[in-house]
Amino acid sequence: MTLNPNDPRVKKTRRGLQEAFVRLILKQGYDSISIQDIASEAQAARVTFYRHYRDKEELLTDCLNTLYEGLAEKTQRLSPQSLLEGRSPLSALYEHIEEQENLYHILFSSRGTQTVIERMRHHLALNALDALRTTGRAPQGGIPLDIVAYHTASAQLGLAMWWLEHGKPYPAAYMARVSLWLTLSGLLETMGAADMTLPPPPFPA
Amino acid sequence: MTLNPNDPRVKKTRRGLQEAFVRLILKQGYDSISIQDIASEAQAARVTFYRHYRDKEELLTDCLNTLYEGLAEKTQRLSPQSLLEGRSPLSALYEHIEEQENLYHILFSSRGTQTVIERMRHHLALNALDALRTTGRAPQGGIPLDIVAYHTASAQLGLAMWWLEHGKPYPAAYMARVSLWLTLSGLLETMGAADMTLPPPPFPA
DNA sequence: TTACAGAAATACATAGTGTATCATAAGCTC
DNA sequence: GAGCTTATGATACACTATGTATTTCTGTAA
Repeated sequence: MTLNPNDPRVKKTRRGLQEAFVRLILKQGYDSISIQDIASEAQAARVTFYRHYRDKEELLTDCLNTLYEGLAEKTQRLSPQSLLEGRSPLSALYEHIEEQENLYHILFSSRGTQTVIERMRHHLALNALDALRTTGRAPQGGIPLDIVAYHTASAQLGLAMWWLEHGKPYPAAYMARVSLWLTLSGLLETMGAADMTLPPPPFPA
Repeated sequence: MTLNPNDPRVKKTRRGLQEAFVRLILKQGYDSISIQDIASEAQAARVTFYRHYRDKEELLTDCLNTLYEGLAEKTQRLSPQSLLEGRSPLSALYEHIEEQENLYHILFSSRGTQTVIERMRHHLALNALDALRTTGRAPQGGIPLDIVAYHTASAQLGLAMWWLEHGKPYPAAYMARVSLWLTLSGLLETMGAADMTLPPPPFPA
């Protein structure tokens, strides 16, 4: 028997399980959580869990997929106007991390399924490739573009992870601009376009 | 009763458990492994496992700590001579990944304890800070040095992870040199020292 | 060789997993 | 609103894994 995802009872149960799961992970860590724990926290029967998810891993994936879709949507909504105002896919990333801080803590911990992080990195790498192409040049020394793209994406994602895990020592908006600037200044050099210069972002008050 | 780590029987048992564990992780993944599985694979009694480790996690940490110490040692052995020959801490990293490929696959998967990855990133960040200081300049726009260091370290570590997880599409030595070059060219720009130029590494035959 | 420390064998209490069955209640259709 | 459908709750059960205790066996070192 397969459940109807549009049934309000199903939606309610799933939402309850997901939210309970996140609460428990933050409280006691992933590994020590049992299915019973999740069901109790969600005030549902243990059997109900198995109607919806095969195991804990599947529930986690469901949570993180939802998270990723939120980010993707936020990124998509960037208008040409907002780009001119200094916003970028990195702004969307940092804002989203602040909005969904709890989930990102989980995602960035060793418990976050690698697939979701991988998707984010890939997404950032594609953005980097775009930026590379707009320079209209080939990289110095024939360095393969995939290397440059993943070098860049790793720097961006890793910096965001570092920022969150170290208690957000700088404002999100500043981080987004610095990350972009560090990236672009490196890329311009890499692409033999050091003649184009960018002003570094001002340090916030 | 606490075990004597120098007793040859203890060493043999621990080595057996660690090696069995690695084999099993590569064969069936981390989560589905039971203590019994490990003990059987190591041809030991299940009770014996509990004499040495509290749980799977502790055994994994033991394996990965050993791995990290191997890397640290390899990095330390870099002589000024080898640095002049174009080797760097990044060369040590890429070589070590090739030598211990199986373990690194585990470490870089979502199962690798974040603490070990964190230590590697921190290690690379310290190296980056060194490089920043040798320029004798302050970063443009007053960008905080910790941001620059972690941006750099993330790029280096993330690129190495990408490389391994994508089937090592380029030689390790080339990756080490490209990673260093991408890093330095970005840093020189960041530090307002774009007048110093570095030749990009030649693409390998 | 003897004394000791670690490993093996066995047993057991406990907890978690995954499934089946049936009763109840929420939501949709007419 | 009556009746049908479908999800949930409650209970039970078989099975697997965990963690510890106890006793016996074996490798190591004085």
